[in-house]
Parts: sequence; C-alpha cells; structure tokens
Amino acid sequence: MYEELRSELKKRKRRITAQREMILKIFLESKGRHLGVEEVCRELLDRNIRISKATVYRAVELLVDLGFLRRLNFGDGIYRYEIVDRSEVESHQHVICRVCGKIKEINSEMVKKIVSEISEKTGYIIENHDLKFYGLCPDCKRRLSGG
Amino acid sequence: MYEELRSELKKRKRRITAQREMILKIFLESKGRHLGVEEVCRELLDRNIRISKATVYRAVELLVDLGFLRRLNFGDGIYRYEIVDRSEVESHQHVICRVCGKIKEINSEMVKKIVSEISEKTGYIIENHDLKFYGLCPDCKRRLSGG
DNA sequence: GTAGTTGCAAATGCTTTGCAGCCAG
DNA sequence: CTGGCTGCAAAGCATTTGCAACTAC
Repeated sequence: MYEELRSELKKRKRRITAQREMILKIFLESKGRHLGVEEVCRELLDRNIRISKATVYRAVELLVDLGFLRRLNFGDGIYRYEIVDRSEVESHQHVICRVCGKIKEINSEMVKKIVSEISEKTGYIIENHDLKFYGLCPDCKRRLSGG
Repeated sequence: MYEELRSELKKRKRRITAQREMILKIFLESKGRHLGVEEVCRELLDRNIRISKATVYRAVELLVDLGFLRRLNFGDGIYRYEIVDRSEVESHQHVICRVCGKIKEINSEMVKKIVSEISEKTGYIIENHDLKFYGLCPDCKRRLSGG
C-alpha cells in the first residue's frame, strides 16, 4: 500500500514524506476503526511520533483525494476516516447502536437494487452512497430488556 | 401543528413563546427545504422578525427533542433541519447532486426490505435510518455532457 | 535551488454557554 | 412572584490558514 501511495504522490507531483506514510500506516493498522484527527494524533503519540494536528488534517484530506481514505460523518461534529479497501464494493453502509455507539459495517446485495431503482425514478446518476441504520445492537438489546 | 406544539410544551413544563412558534412556522412554510440556523434567521429577517441566533439554536434543538423537527447532516459542517411529517414513514432518504447540491427526497419500498434483511443478518433492532445517495442530477448531467 | 511540506499560532465558522434582564404561567 | 426564556457577548471546538523554517527531489 505504501508503494501505491508513493506512486500516486509522484503522479500528482506531491512529495513523499515520512508524515504521510506514517499517517497511512496508522489507518492500515486500525482496519475497521473509524478514526478522527484527534484519535490519529493519539495513535501517533502512543508510538512516540509527534506530527502536528495541522499536518494530520492536511494529510487525511490528501489521502481522501488520492482514494486511500474515505471521510465519514456520524453526525457528532467530527469527521472520521477509514481506510478504503480496494477489493470492497464502492459503497459503504453502517449500522450504529444508539446506546453504546458500536458501529458495524454491512454489505447488502439489496443495496444495488435500491440504487438502480432510485436512478430510474429520479433520473439521477448515483455515484456512491452513505447509508446509516440506527438502532440497538444485540448486546444493548439484551442489557436493556434483560435487566 | 401549533396546538400540538403548545400541548407538547405544556406536557414537558416548557414555556410557550412567540419565538418558538415563529420558528416552527418558518419550517411549516418551508416544507421540503432543509434549513440551517443561518437560513432560519434569514427567513425571519425577511419577515422583519428578529430572534437571536442563540435562541434559534436552542429552539431547533428543542423542536427536535419534541419530535417536530429532524436534524440532518449533509457533511458540509452545517446542521440542517426539516419538519417531520407525522404521516410519513419514520425513515428518510435523500439523493444529493454533487455538482449543484440539489437535494431530492425519495421513498423507496425497497428500503423496508433492506431494513429487515439487515435486522436478520446483524441481530440489531433497526429503529430508523439515514440514507444518502450522491450523484448527478438530470440538469447537471445534461449541462456537463451536453456542453 | 526551489517548490512542496511542516509546525506553530492565529483565524475561522458553526455551535454552545454564562449571565442579566425579561416574561409566561 | 419565580423559574424558564431570550439576547448578547464570550467561550468552545473542530477545522483551516498564513507564514517562516525546512526538506524532498
């Protein structure tokens, strides 16, 4: 993945820097998590690496541009980012527990059908989407009803 | 709707004020639009009504709590609000043009199927959802491809 | 050498909050 | 009356930006 990053950076005449590789590394080692800038900085500090917050902001923006990260928005006022798995479908959907905040990724075949249905009905060309389902996860469900 | 607002406020021992009714009125008269606090203030000014921004912030939060408004997040750093139509299904979905920003509401039967599929697969109880589809609206599609 | 990067601090922009005065009940 | 409400200004926060020093190439 670092090789791809280097080649993408070269392609766009942007520089290959230790900071950028390090930040990508954090995301590669945190697969499945959804990190905000603050958390990225914390992860870096845990590894005794100090990169200024401004640089992290600029790096994640760049990594989103280059297609390595995806920006997420869970409506809490903080932008979070996750690594883009090239093998995965171009869309993404999350199920979020309203009690514990746990986030689960899902992948429904039915999503494709919805997309084409919407495309037909509205005349829009749908390029990507962001689906969030809110509810109770099994654990919280048990905890709340059980006791 | 104002009657419902008054009774909800009484029920919760909150006061009935001209500002709160006025702000609800703005939303009732702007059905289908997604107003941010700034825009609500502008609408008020257009009607020669001055309500402080802080009050608007507090009022929309209250109206969301009471179930009259729904908070939306289109990822541009601004919370927008829309009136909740009691007759409508408890869920909502938007199609957003990435060029002109136009937002269209949709209502797909297929959404219900997805919800139950997800519920089965994940064990979550899905209470509501927030679906956003991004792409090109017919107008921008024409403008971009046509010339 | 030079243009892209970084770190810092200051600025920005949306939202929240403390507080004194006001007003609905 | 009195506790909730409003308006104002100040504070909070996440994010962005200006700039001088630095560094990849």
